[in-house]
Amino acid sequence: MEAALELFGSFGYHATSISKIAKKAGISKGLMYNYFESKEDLLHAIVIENIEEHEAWWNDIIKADTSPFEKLKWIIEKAVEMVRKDTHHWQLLTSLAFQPEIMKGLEDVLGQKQVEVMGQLVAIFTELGWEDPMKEAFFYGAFMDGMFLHYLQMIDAYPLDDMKNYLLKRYDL
Amino acid sequence: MEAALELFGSFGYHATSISKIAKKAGISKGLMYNYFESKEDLLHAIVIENIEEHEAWWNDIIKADTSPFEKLKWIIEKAVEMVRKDTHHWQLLTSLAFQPEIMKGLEDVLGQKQVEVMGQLVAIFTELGWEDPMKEAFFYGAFMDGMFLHYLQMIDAYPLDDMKNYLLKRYDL
Amino acid sequence: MEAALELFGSFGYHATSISKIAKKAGISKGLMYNYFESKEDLLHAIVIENIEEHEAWWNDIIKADTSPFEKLKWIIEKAVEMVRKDTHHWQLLTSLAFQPEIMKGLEDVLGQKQVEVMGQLVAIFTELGWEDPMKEAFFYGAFMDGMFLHYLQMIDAYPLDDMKNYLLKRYDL
Amino acid sequence: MEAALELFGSFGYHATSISKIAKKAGISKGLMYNYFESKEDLLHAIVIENIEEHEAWWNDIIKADTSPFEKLKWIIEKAVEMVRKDTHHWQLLTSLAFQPEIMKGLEDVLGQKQVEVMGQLVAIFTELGWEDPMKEAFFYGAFMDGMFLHYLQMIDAYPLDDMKNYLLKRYDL
DNA sequence: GATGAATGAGGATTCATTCAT
DNA sequence: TATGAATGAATCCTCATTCAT
Repeated sequence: MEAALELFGSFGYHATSISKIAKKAGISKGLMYNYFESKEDLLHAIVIENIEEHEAWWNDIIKADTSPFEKLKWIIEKAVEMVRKDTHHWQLLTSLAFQPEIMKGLEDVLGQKQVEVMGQLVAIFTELGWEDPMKEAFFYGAFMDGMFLHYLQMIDAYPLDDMKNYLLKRYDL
Repeated sequence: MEAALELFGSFGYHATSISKIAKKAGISKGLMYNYFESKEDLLHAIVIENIEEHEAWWNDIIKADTSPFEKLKWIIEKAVEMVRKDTHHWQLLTSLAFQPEIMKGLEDVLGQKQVEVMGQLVAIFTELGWEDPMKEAFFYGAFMDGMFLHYLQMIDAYPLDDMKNYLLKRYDL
Repeated sequence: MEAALELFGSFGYHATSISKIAKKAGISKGLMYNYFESKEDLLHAIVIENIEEHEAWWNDIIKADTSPFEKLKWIIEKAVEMVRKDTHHWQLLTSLAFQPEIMKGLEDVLGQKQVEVMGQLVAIFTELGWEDPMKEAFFYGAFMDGMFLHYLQMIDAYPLDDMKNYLLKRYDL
Repeated sequence: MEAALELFGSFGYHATSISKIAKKAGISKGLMYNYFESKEDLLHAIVIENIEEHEAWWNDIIKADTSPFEKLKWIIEKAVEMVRKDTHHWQLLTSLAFQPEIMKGLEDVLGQKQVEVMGQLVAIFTELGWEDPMKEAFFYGAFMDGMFLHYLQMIDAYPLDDMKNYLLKRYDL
């Protein structure tokens, strides 16, 4: 899964062959099929694992007994930390964004997760006193993903911390 | 090129075969090779054509004899109009963002263009009196691309005009 | 189709690879897929072609304006002639007899054909005055197929004409 | 062997994998190789076991101290009983009839057995006073195998007892 | 005796590309 | 300019078989 994620992220799902994954993982081609039913199944496993990982810290924050200010700050810091760590995963998800056929079977999970997160963001912005919390949530999401998109393409050339600080300042954090 | 763009955008470069493109375009597979050296060449032609198209209106605006306020407003309006029209093109570019091998040979053109645009944006924000115009250009870029990314995934469900208005308000336009 | 029939008949459907078929046919592996959607599709095409060929002469006889004696004699002579000529086809059908998954999609056609033929045989035996024409049709079918089965396994060592004559004598032909 | 016979009979030798056999037998894939050298060896063991089983009752009958009438009746009754019981075995043998490579190494045993049985049948028909006992043996064999072939394909829809009675009547049994 | 992880050859299928017409 | 038959490399996947435990 590690090898596959790296290759999927760097070259895309379709451009990565099972052969290359196996070689990188140091196993035989056939062995992959002892653990995953298909290439698609491997992809799904990777995506799900990562979703769960993110869900974990997200829920920790949401359920934490702190102010919405604290929560939002925490979320932003953590998200930036994560994108720095899970580079390949974000690249993979982005390049897959417009290929629903490949994600078939995950759409439901992903969609539901998205709705959930959005709701929790709206709740936070409501608590923070924003006039139109829904719109602010959309703004937050757009900026966050755009920032990540650019970071993933430029990496060290991107002023990620500056951008993060912009957000923190916006919310007086 | 039209047929290819639509398919590349909807299903991705690798998942789209020359056969399907030819069928959609109503020509034979062989004929494509009279006009394009390869599948990759076709992709490059599509990308370049679109870049030039965008360069055209962008330059028109930049060179126009108006205030930076007017220019920025114009750029934002036009960009939003374009993403609405050229859906497939943006989808294609996004899904290709992390597949450098396919874009080999275009990287230079794209990179140079990006630098140019960035410089012109910085100039505008400087004229507008922003304290850190570079940072603002990055912010603008991140929000714009993030907004487009979400719009392309949700289309009608996305409050694109609200987001656009957010930007306009930010710059007092 | 010719090459495939010969190999399918001699070695069985599963033991015959597309590679071997292509080599025998003197074409590339890929070309087969210009004409048939899959290996299974190729098999079906072969089976259907043969069914239609047999249906042709069978219907000619059934509709002919002759006595039931003449018809039955004709059928027996023709069937024996056919098994001698279409050796591989009969081998193929026999080896596939117990693998319904492979024949999926043909079962209906084959089943219906079988019912039809059976009905026409019963009609003939009725006209010939047999007490239990249904039972006689079953007898006829069993003997015919058993005879063919043995012929296909022993070929020249099998007294096919003797067996045919046995049948002709049974019906006073 | 039991599990393998069932699967081989139902789906064919090639379409049945060692994995499926092991799962059905409730053992590991590896364990099979402690008892059989290969998949082919397993098949051979199954076929040989069954041949020996049939040889047993066949020899009992042949050596029995009764009239040829009694013997033939006994043989017919027993054979019909066997096909009803050993459905999978007959299906397997039939589907393998035209795949000599798989049966390599068994051809001799099977061929010899066939010659032996044929000789004993001829002896019986000679004793029964048939003019051409050889031809009658071929007739008997063809009808018997054809009848079984049809029975195995139609099972309950086939009038097996009627067909058996036909034979019994033919020999005044 | 028993397991199942691991292998790798081989199979069906796809597809960019070529080329005779 | 246009076709589409033909190719063959590459892809995903299966499976008999081995072997350390």
